[in-house]
Amino acid sequence: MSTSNRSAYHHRALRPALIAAARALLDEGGPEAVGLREAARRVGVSPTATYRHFRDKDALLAAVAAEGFREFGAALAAGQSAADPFAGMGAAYIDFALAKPGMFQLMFSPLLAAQAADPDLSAAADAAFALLRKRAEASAPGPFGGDIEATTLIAWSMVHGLSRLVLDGVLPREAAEGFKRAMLARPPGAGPATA
Amino acid sequence: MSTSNRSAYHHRALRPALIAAARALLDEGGPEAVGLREAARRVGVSPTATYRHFRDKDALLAAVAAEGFREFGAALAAGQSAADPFAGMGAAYIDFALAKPGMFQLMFSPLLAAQAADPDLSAAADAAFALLRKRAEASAPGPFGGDIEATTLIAWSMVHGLSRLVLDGVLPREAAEGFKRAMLARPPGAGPATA
DNA sequence: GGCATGATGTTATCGATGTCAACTTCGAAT
DNA sequence: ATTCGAAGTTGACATCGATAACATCATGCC
Repeated sequence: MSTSNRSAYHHRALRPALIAAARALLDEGGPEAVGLREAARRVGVSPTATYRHFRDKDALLAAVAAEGFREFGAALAAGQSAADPFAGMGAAYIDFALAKPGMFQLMFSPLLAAQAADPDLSAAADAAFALLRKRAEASAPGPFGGDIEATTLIAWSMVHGLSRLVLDGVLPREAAEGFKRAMLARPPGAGPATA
Repeated sequence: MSTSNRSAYHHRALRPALIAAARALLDEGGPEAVGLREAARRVGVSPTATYRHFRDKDALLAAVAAEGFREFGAALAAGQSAADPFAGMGAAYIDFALAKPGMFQLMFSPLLAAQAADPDLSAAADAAFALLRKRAEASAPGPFGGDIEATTLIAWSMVHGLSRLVLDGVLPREAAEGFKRAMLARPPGAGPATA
């Protein structure tokens, strides 16, 4: 009971508790719904207590996003072990976005680009992105031509674009299924389905 | 001087003026920087005057976004008249996003999906999206296979994903140039660059 | 032409948010 | 045991979106 016998004044694990609370808000109502005061309220602490652990609201969001990027990387790595590693990773990308829409939106929020100074966040993000590039490397020349750079760019753009279009409500969720099927129908190295 | 000899009490053109002000804010600081009060302040009117013309803040944003979608449609149509209409439209898509980042982000904000009840907004958005589909139709079977649905989905996802990755600061702006070049190198109907 | 009436703006206010400054409490090292 | 810094608290401020009640003007009707 190291967490429960706290002295009611000193929480002793406020930082992770705030991150968890912020994350719950994120899951419930998207990035807009995350608030410093509300997170503090849920943890049972005064609003300003948060400033002992985070410089400001954005720093809290950055911590949440860093967690997200770590899970994202794990999901991508897992998807890679499918029969078709290239399509498997793409499907994992899309599945992650649809399964954790709030987190995905936060992770790719322009707000987070401004938070690039946070080493924890950039490390987690870079690690996840490195997986994408590595996969493109291993699969190049892929279905889009020989250049590794181009393969990464195009494949990444495709899965990312589809994810966002669905999340933003432009395309229906079914579109994701059709997309994943199309990916599987065109294994890396295969030409266009001319027949 | 029909606009300047207003009676200082009745503005007589508040609605378009507020839209213009909101748009200026959007260009300056992105969607987050748009505020009802600030827009009213710039127009020289009291904050609550806005509620005579917009149900709430989201309605104002929807009006701005509708304008954006009309310009977006015009840009896409113009791009279509390039030597390669398919790649031309794709380039126009990306160029619009990079030229008007705040507007683009607003247009594809999940906030706007919730505002789908606005007929002006949905009409403008649908018109722009119809252009994409029509182009895919005219170019199918394109570089990705015969299905029109799939061609639309894949091409749209590609240009949209790249645009967002650049806007969100994940990819450098130069990536857009390389991307557009790759599009041109693979005209519709062409197979993969196996050589 | 004078006047009622509705559209358009205003003032006052509310609840909520992020943030700062000053104060309090507690745990641990000397 | 005392002290000292870390962790939380109270109180306050500026700002925001939104509502209610009031003021002003422009216009159509007689």
